[in-house]
Amino acid sequence: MGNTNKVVRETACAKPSSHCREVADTLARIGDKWTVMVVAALSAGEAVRYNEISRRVDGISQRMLTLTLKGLERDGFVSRTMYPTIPPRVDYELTDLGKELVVPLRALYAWAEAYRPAILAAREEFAKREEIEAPRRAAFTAPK
Amino acid sequence: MGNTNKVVRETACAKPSSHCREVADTLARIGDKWTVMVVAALSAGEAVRYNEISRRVDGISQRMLTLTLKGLERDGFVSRTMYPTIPPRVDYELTDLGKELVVPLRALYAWAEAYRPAILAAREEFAKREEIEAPRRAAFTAPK
DNA sequence: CTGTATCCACTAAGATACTG
DNA sequence: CAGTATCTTAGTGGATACAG
Repeated sequence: MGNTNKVVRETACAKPSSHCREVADTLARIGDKWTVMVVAALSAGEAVRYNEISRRVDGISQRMLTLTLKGLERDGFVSRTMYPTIPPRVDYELTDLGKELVVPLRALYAWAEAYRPAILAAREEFAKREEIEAPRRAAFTAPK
Repeated sequence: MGNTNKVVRETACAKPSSHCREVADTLARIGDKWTVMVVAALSAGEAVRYNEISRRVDGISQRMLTLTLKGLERDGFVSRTMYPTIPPRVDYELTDLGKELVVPLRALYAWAEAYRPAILAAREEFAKREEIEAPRRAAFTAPK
C-alpha cells in the first residue's frame, strides 16, 4: 500500500499541447481483445441478451464477457436493462455514446481491411530478411 | 509444449461475411500502450534517432522501445536506417504505410478528445451507483 | 438464464546489467 | 549510441464450479 514508486506519468507526451497519453489510454480501453467484438455484436442497434452476445462473440468466456460488458457499461457505452423475471433476463444495448464509438471503429475497420494485405506482405518480407540475418547471431549461441 | 488446449479461433465473429476478428487483431496491434505514442513521436515526418524517440516517449523502457519499433518495422510501418559510424546511428522513419496509419489514428485521436469528458462523466456516475449497491453484497462478507 | 468466485497458465512489461 | 539478455513482478485471460 505504501507508494514507494511515485510514477510521474505526466509529460509522457510527444507534442506540446496534446493529450496523446489520453488517446493512448482511450485506445487501450477500446482496443483490447474483446471490446471491439462485443461492440460489433451490439452494433446492429437492437437490445441483445447476455447469452445471445455470448453466442455472437464465439470463443469468449463468461468471465471475459461479464468483465467487458461491465467495462463498457462503466464507460457509458452500453446500457444494461434487467428484467426480474424467472428465468432472469438482461438486455444490453448501445447508448448514444456507444453508437458514436461505432463511427471511428468502422473507419478503423475499413482501414484494417484495406491495408491488411500490405501489412501481411511486409510481415512476410521481414520474416525472410530475418532468416538471412539470424545465422549471424546463431554463432554466438555458446553455452554460457 | 504439448498443445493440450486446441484453441479454435475460427468463426469468432459476429457478422456473416466480415473479418471482425481481423479488425480486433489489427486494433490490438496498433492499440497497445506504446505503439500509438511511438507512431505519434514519428508522425512529424522526419527521421528520428533511437534516443530521440526514447526522449519523446518519456517513460518507455529500452526494452519496450526496441520491441515496439521492431513490431512496427515488421509490419511495415516504420523503416530502419543504420549508419555504421562511430558512434552508431540509427534512424527511424514512417513509411508510406505508416503514414496511412496516422490517418485513422488521428480520427481516433479526435474522437477520444471529443468524447473523453462524456466517458469520464459516465465513469463517475457509475462509481456512484456502485457505492449504493455495494453494501448489499457487503453483508455476505462472512469469513469462509 | 445470468452471472460470481477461485484457481492456474501465460504473457507483458519494468529494472538492471552488459555488449558492439 | 543503440541495442540485447536475463530476471522478476503484475496483469490478462481461460476453465471450472457454483449461486441467485
